[in-house]
Amino acid sequence: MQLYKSQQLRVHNSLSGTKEVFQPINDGHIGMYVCGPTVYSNVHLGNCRTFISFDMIFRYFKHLGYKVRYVRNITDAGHLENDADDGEDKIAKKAKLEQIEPMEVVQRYTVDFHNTLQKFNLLPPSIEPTATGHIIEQIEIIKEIIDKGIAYEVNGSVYFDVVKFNEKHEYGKLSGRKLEDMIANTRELTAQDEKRNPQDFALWKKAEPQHIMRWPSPWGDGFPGWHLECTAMSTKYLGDTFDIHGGGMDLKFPHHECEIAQAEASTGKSPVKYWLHANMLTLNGKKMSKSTGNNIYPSEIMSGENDILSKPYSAAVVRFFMMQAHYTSILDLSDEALQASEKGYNRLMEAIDNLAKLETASNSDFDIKAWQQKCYDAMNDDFNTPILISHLFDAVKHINLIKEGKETITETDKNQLQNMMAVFVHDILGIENQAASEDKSQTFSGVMELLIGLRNEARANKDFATSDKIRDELTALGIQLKDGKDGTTFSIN
RNA sequence: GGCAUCGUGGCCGAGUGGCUAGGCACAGCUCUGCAAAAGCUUGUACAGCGGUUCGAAUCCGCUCGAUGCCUCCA
Repeated sequence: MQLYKSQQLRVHNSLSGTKEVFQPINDGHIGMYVCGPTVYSNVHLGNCRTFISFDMIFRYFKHLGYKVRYVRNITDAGHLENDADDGEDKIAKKAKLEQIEPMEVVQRYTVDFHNTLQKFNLLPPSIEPTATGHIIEQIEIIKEIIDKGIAYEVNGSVYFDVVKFNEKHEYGKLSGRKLEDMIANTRELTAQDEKRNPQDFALWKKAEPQHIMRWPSPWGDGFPGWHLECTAMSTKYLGDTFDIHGGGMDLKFPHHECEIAQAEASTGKSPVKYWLHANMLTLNGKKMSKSTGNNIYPSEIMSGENDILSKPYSAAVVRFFMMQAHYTSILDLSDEALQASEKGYNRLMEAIDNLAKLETASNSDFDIKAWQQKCYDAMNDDFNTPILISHLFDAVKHINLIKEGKETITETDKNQLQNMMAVFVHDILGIENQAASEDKSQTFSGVMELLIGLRNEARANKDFATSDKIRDELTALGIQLKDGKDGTTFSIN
C-alpha cells in the first residue's frame, strides 16, 4: 500500500529551479497548500487549470500511499485594487455593483466554484479555510512582525518593511529578483506617501468610512493585506514549515514572495520545502484574465455557447486535454486542439470498455509489468502526465490487437491491466468516462440491438440500400456503427 | 526598461548529448458488399547564426520572435 517507498518521485521546485527528489518532512505525511480563488466572479477555465493540475498531484500523492493534508483557501476578504490610498476592496466593489451584501457575493461565487470543480471531477481538499474566518490569526502575525521590527504602522495601516527584512533575509529568492534591482527600476508611483519604500506591502489597511468589509484591530478598523491570509492559514493548518505550496505561475511574484517574507519575518523559518507552480492556460496566445475579458467560462465550453469553439466539449474532454500537456507548460486553448483531444479521449474510453470484454489465453504478448513501471516512471518525473498518456495509448493499441485476435493476454495480465488502467485514468488523472453513463439505458440498448439486427438481416440479403440507410441515418444522429469480427457495436458521439 | 520562461514536423504536445514520445489530421495497405472502426506502413521537425564536441534539436554565446511577472489576477 505504501507505494512511495518503492517509487522515487522528483518534483520541480521553483525555489531552486531544478527537479529535486521529493522527501516529505514527516515520513509518510504531506502538507500541501494551494492558493485558492478570489470569489468575486465566476471561475474561468484558466483558474480551473491550476486547480485541476494540483488535483492530479493530490491524487498521485494519495495513490502513492501518503497521508495528505491538502489545504486550499477561499479568498473572501477581497484584495485591494491597488496599493494606492484610493484602493478599493474587490468584493466590496462587486457588492456595490450588484447591490447586495459582500458575503452574498462570496456565497454565490463560492458555490459556483464548487459546482464547477465538481464537474471537472476534482476531489475536495482536506480543509478549505476562508480569509474572513482567520482575521484574528492574521492580526496575530502582524503583531509578531511588528515586534520583530520588520513592519511599521502609519495612520491606521501596517506595512511590511521589505528593506529591513532584506538585511537578514533574501527578498526575491523565489522569483529570482534582487531588491536592489527592483528599487532601481521602480516605476513612478503616486500616492505612496505612507510607505517608506515602494516595495513595501500592506499587512493591514485602514478602512475608509465607506468601506464595507472591515474588522477591528489594534490599529483601528480595517482589513487584512493582500498576502497575509495565505501565511496565516497555511501555517495554522500545516505548521511553520510544510512540504508543498502550490499556485498559479502568476502568483509567484509578488504574492508568494511576500508569503515567504511574512513567514520568515514572523517565525524565522522558511515556510515551504517545495514550491510548485502551475503554468497559464492561454486563449488566442494570451493569458486568460478576468480583468481583460480574454477568457472563457467552463459553462460556456460545456454548453457550446461561445464564439471561440465550434461545438460543446465535456468536462472530461477538457480535463483530458489539460492532462496532455505538462502542468508547468503554457497551454493554449483552441478548437482544433480540443477536437483532437476529444477523439483521443473517445478512443481511450472505448479501449477501456473493450478491455473488460477481452478473451484470455495462456500467454501474453504484452509485458504488463514493464508497461506499468513506465507509467509510474512518467508520473515520478514531476508528474509527467503527457508521457503517462502516451503509455496509455500504447496499452490501447494492444487492447485493440487482442480484440482482433492478433495478440493474446492471460487472465492474470488482463486483470492487472484493467486494474492499472483504472488507477491511471480514473484515480490519478481523474478522467471519467462521461459517455458511459449517457444514453445507455436498457430501453435504448434494446432499440439499438433491434436496428443492428435489421441491418444485418438486410446485409445478409444483399439489400444494401436498406442496410446503408440504417447506418447513414444513425450516423446523422451521432451514433456510429462498428462492424467487428464478433458482430456490430455502436458508440455515441 | 528589469526579471523569468519559451520558440519542436499540417495542428496540439513530450523529450534526451548519439538509440526518431504520444494524440489529431493526411497518404498507402489490410479488413469490409461499400464505408466506418481497428491494425500496419510512411512522414527525417526541432526559430536563425556561430561555437564546444567524434556527435547537439538537447550544452554555450549572439540575433530574432512570443509569453508571463514587475499593478488585482490560477
